[in-house]
Amino acid sequence: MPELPEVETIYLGLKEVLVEKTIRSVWSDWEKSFPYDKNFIKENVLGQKINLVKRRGKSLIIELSKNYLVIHLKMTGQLIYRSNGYNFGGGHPNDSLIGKMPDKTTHAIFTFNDNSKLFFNDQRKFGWIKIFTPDSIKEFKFLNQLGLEPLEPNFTFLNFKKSLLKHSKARIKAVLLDQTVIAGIGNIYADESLWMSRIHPATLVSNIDSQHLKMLHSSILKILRLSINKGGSSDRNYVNSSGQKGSYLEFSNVYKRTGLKCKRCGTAIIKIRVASRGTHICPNCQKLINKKQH
DNA sequence: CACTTGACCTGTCCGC
DNA sequence: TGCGGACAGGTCAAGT
Repeated sequence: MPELPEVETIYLGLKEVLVEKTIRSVWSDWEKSFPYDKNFIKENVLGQKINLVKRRGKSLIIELSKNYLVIHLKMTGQLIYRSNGYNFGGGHPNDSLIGKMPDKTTHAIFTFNDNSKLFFNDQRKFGWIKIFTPDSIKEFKFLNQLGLEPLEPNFTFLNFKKSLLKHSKARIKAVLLDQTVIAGIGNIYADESLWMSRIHPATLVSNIDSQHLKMLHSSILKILRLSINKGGSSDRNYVNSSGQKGSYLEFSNVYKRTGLKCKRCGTAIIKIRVASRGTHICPNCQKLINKKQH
């Protein structure tokens, strides 16, 4: 769902509209989405200006004049921005998926000094927006433990290999999904990059030769960049900060293509379970290598 | 240590 | 038509 390309797309949209705005009021109806405590919010959020918007892995970080907001959309979270003058509650002709804002999945609303609004929607209520001070954010374990950032210059093949080999006894798909190894890959892009590099997702890391590791590294980059160019994947309800869907899934090779032909060899794509996740593979292109251990 | 399961939630789909 | 259950998949905590 929102994985790196989707969060990157939201980030690119939000940074254009949020920076320099001041938070005038907030509303929430679900404590786990955004804290209720009025005094706490008044002291730590209201009246603060947005200095910077950043992305780290699948998280968004909003730097306020004093504090920080860290946002995780989990599976069904949305962040939708509406400028002043938008017909709140009345829908919008350019929306490809959502219309009325707020809708029944809206659990937090930020109103800015110019009357524009940011809506945090989350059908399944797994996502969250947390407030940190400059001190407390340094102790936020989740952020601290995130691994390599695929779009940063230090995502080199050598660093990639080094990080993976720390988990050489684990299955490659589980390692790709481990945010402390590489930050930002979820179920869609794990399946897609393993197909592109012809690696079976259940292969133990130690059984992948250097050539395939190299292909995996470049496949991850290619696929993440392609998806960002397509505005991400709208599997269920992902939309960008303007409420529009992404089109990557029109170009996907295995994800959600069970029963369809592999674009390389024509074999039917199958869905299996690896690392207790639904996993899509081409059974012909992605053969499980099972080296004898001795 | 790797790995699984359950929890957090709601909407959709499938079989009866 | 509706009802129960499986499933969707990001992360954490607890158990094997």
